[in-house]
Amino acid sequence: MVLSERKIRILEAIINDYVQTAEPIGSRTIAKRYDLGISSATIRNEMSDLEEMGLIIQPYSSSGRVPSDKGYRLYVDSLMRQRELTPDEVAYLRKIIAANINQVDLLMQETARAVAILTNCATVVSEAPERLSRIKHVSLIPADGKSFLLLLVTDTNAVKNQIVFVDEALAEAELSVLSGMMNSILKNMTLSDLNEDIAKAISASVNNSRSTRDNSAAPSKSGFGHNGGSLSRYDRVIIAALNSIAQIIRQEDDVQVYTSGMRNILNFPEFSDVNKARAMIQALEEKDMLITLLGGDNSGIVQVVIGSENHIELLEDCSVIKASYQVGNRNFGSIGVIGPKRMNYSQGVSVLGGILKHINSVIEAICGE
Amino acid sequence: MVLSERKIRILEAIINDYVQTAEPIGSRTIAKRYDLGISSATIRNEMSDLEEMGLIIQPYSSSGRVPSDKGYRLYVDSLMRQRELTPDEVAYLRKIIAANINQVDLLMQETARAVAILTNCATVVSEAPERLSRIKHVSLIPADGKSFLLLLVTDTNAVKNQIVFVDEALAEAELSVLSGMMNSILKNMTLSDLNEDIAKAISASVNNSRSTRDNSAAPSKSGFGHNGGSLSRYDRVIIAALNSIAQIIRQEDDVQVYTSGMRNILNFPEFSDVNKARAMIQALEEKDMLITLLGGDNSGIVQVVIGSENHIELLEDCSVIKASYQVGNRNFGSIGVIGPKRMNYSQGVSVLGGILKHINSVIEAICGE
DNA sequence: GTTAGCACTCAATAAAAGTGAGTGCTAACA
DNA sequence: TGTTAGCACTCACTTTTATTGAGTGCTAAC
Repeated sequence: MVLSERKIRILEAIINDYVQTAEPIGSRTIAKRYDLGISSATIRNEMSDLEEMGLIIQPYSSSGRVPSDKGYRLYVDSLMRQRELTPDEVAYLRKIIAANINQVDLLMQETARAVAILTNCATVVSEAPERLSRIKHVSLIPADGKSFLLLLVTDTNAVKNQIVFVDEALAEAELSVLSGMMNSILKNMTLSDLNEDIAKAISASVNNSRSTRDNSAAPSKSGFGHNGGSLSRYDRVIIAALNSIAQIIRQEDDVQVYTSGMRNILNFPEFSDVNKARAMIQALEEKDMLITLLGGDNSGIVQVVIGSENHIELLEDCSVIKASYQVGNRNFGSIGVIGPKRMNYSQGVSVLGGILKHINSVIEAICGE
Repeated sequence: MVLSERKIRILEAIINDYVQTAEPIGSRTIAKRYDLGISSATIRNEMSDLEEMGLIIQPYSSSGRVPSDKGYRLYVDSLMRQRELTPDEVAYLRKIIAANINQVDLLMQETARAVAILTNCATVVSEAPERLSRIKHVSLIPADGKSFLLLLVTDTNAVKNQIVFVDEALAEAELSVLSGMMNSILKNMTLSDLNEDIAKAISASVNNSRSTRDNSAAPSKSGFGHNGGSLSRYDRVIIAALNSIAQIIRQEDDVQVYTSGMRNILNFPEFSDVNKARAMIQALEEKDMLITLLGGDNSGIVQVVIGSENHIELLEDCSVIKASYQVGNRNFGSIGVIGPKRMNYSQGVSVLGGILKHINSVIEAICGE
């Protein structure tokens, strides 16, 4: 059966109205509300065809029609008009971005919050798992007692810290020197390369380079030169630090996920059933699920996932609009807008597209890439 | 009217049953379920008295009774039995704490999650606003272009970072020296003392101390000694850095708040009305509100706030059990269990008390205080 | 002071009736 | 052949009415 222009118009009308009212749309409503120049009876015939094609669904006999997943898909792929952001929206987004320009984490959280407000949906942001890609800086900072604080800064300016316990107390000066050594060696390394073999190799290389670096690093500080057993001591510290770094990597849970606008979900009548609402809230609280949801193909464009296209049962009645904060070929994280299948796709796509456009320029400015 | 032993027993029975069933409790139910040795008619008379005293309420004429806020208060303050944690609960909590021993942030988040699971309520943790109390370490780390990363470590090992933009590019060695200078001066300072006047004083003191420190700090590093215009350049960097630190303080929003177990809320029949549920979710998403909620008297003991005792309208039907992660007289943050007024206070108090006991020892171990 | 008995209240549930938006089908029309 | 008016039918939703039952307050007797 051929999808005539008229059928498309009718499908569009159904989706438009359904997005607004959440009620099944009947032929008479369309005849009245849209000036298609045909009677309700004709529309009825066309609707019958659209249903046969699987684009709309009748929830029960003699009810109006509701778009099917396939119908939404057709709409999103071919029918949906590109919506421009309103000046208000642009101004609002720019304000949020400008206010959080120096902190990527906060930037992502706050933009997600802004998107939730603009779209009236829930939003989720996740840091990309590959976020800790290169070591920019390592610091060992004295803590009280037999421990120090390991600081790890990545090239995206993400900061991770961990307490490392050692056998003996270390003086600040000692740690300072060790910091310098580790810093120059680990700099620009890819964290995921730091497997055990390489850790050993580094430890060895540190030992070798010690003699050549000794004279340049704080030669006159106390407690360093005259400590005979210091060699293996430092080795132990270095190994402990490297282990901690490795541990940070292994902690894949380390990917932070932030959620905003959950309350919006409860405004949609499709979630006025508490069980539905609970399923949704539960899904939004499960980190792993959200990471799966936001993952997948991250080609940097805005994607729409409709209904059961995402393979998460709890979210089969939801659609997701997602995109990744991408600069060059680096993935900083992902953002997703989650709402009922009836959500305003056009607005969601344009808001997400708009925010990425602005944010990309901001991230580029920060990282100078 | 005197609150006889028998009245207390009846009140207790009502609260017990109501906590379990969420249904108003009638005299006949109590007579049957509790062996008080009196008939339902007598219980009815006593209940009438209890209502007169404001301890219980009749939702509508001829319905059973429900505890009032005052009734809960009496129960919590005087009647409630101290419940010991079960071995399972202790083991579970210990596991969570042990797994997150090195990161205070994560520790708080994960224990909150654990508490949510154990109590079937929502939980909230907030870092204490006074968390950034003393500077332990400041680092200026090179970033790309005309910017550097300001790293701030506090004595609780919290790490804050911010990009600072400056006029000219700075070499790593220069920043390293500046780091050292700032480090020794700012060390142990209270951030809240860092108002503008003091910032200026510090800047001056840095300028003064430059000449006396020159010989001890990396004397042979390149690009430092022979740079004639360096004085005011560094001053500008220092001022920028101090401004950034001040900015971090001003950002009171910087207090992170994490929420867990929202889904549990929807299991309570009192929230099966979507409007109630929405109010709750909304409250749980509003950072400021949660901070207010967890704030107040933080004397380190477990506190119970019943119904409208918290002055947040959205949460007037909820109770909160809260406590702060306190070590010595330092406040690391707060944790709160939020549920319906009908929540299991006894369990909540014991779980929170238990977790604080274990966590306190852990935090003490980390900070050596 | 305690209790059995009784009339009364009122939410909650169930059954019945009515409403209305919507359909499919048929026959007439351009 | 496509379009339309007309009509009978469907079915969720709303309203109405009746029924049930847990619970109360009051009174009189123990």
